[in-house]
Amino acid sequence: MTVVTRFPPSPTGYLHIGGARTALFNWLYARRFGGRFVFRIEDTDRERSTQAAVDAIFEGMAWLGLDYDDGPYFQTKRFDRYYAAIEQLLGSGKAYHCYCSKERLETLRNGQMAAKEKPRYDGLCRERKGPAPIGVQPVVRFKTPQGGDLVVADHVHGDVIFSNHELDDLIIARSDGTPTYHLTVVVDDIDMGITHVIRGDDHLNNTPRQIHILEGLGAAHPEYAHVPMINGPDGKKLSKRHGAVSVTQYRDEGFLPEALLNYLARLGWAHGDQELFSREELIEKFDIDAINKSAASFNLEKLLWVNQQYIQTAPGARLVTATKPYFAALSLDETQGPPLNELIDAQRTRAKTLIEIADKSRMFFGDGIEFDPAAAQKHLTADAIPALSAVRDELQAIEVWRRDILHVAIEAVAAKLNLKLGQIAQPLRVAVTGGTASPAIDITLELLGKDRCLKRLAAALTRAQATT
RNA sequence: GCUCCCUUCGUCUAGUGGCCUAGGACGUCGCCCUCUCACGGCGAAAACAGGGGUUCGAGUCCCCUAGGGAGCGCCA
Repeated sequence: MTVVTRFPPSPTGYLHIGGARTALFNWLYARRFGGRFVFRIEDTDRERSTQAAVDAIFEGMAWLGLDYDDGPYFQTKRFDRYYAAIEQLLGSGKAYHCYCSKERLETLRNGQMAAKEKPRYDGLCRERKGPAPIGVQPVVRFKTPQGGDLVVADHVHGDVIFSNHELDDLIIARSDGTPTYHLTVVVDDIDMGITHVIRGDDHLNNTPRQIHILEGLGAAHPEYAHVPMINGPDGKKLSKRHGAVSVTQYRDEGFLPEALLNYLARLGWAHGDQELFSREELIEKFDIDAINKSAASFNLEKLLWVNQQYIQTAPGARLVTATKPYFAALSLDETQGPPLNELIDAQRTRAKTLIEIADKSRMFFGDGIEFDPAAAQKHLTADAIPALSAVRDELQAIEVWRRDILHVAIEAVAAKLNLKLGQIAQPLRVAVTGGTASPAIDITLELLGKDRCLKRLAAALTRAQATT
């Protein structure tokens, strides 16, 4: 049997972290078994669905590289199918028209709540005989079996038993005839040949009703895996107050999609002690039977670490392409600085995000220099003048501007002045970068280029002299 | 309120009755490396929600309690 999974977001907002993980799990499972991954947009709620949200979801999926084999389907384009299913259910006596007014339903509910009972439809119209009331547009309700239990065999939770009498006759078509959620999912899953429904466990309670409809339609039901929710860092439901919840926001903040995916995969799922997985490894090792039952809290610190790991190990070319936009965003013109691949290579061990790579590289661009006051006060002093000018003289004479040669030259100056390397390197670093933190000094000099180094050294010396 | 689900270090998790004096990772702290910042290496503190059972033996099985979550819409 070919595995067919799906991701059916409703376009009422951006693609968020939780949705992305469910999509990932479905995608992985389909990929693992060489099956199909179906993408479907559940846009039957015309009030809340927007084109902007549809676009945002596509954008997020594309950025994450979660490609689909089938779709995108839009439920709003499948109404004929839903009408047919409703007719089928009505025709076979598995559904009925209900003429109860919203007011009656409201009072019914209130009464039940007051009596500390579970609010549910009492089935008044289920047994209704005689002619239909005039002037009332009925809804269609599904006839839920009244006795017995229904067992959901879930890959994550095991067998979950529901008593049918806890369930009521739910509405599958509104009074304007349009289908409701439970009907549309079921019909779509049947039509699209879905074999595995992997979704958030907030749907676990909905599953028995959907299975009943599925059976009412004469279809076999898929397998289920209800995955736990992702909470905010405080263990509460993830929301905007926790910071970034939309996937594209992580892109904007300098995360690599493969890192986000890796992090998300490890929320609610593990493969022994392994933390880092390539996309291929994820596909090979992911299993719905290994998904955890309990909700996980989103932890930015760990995501940052995972991102850092990916930044450290990404192929050079990949990292350059991924980082370019962030340089541009800081108005750092790559033609006015060192070769990007070398610069990025020098910075990759000291950044947790792509933004940091660009941000920490500002000093490699442009001719001017700004000295950090504290750094200058500490290192660009009268005492540093002999070392700085000695280095300047040494550097001036260098023809081949290369890190190994520069390294030797600086060591030679240190030896000559009887100073430790640090006593030369640190003032020099402040002189050419303006600050106290940068890649190794020889690499920094090489990337900066001779011309820029000499100019900045001159500026630094001027400043040092001014303190005397 | 009713029904269902969940509960191992601060966080993500390993763990499927003896291999657990509970392992790994992030974070934290300390040490080492070191020209700065990082990377890296080594080490430390840190958890089986509580109570009853079952068993020779329970983090692992059962029950109860507590806490958390979800569902109960002419939303999805």
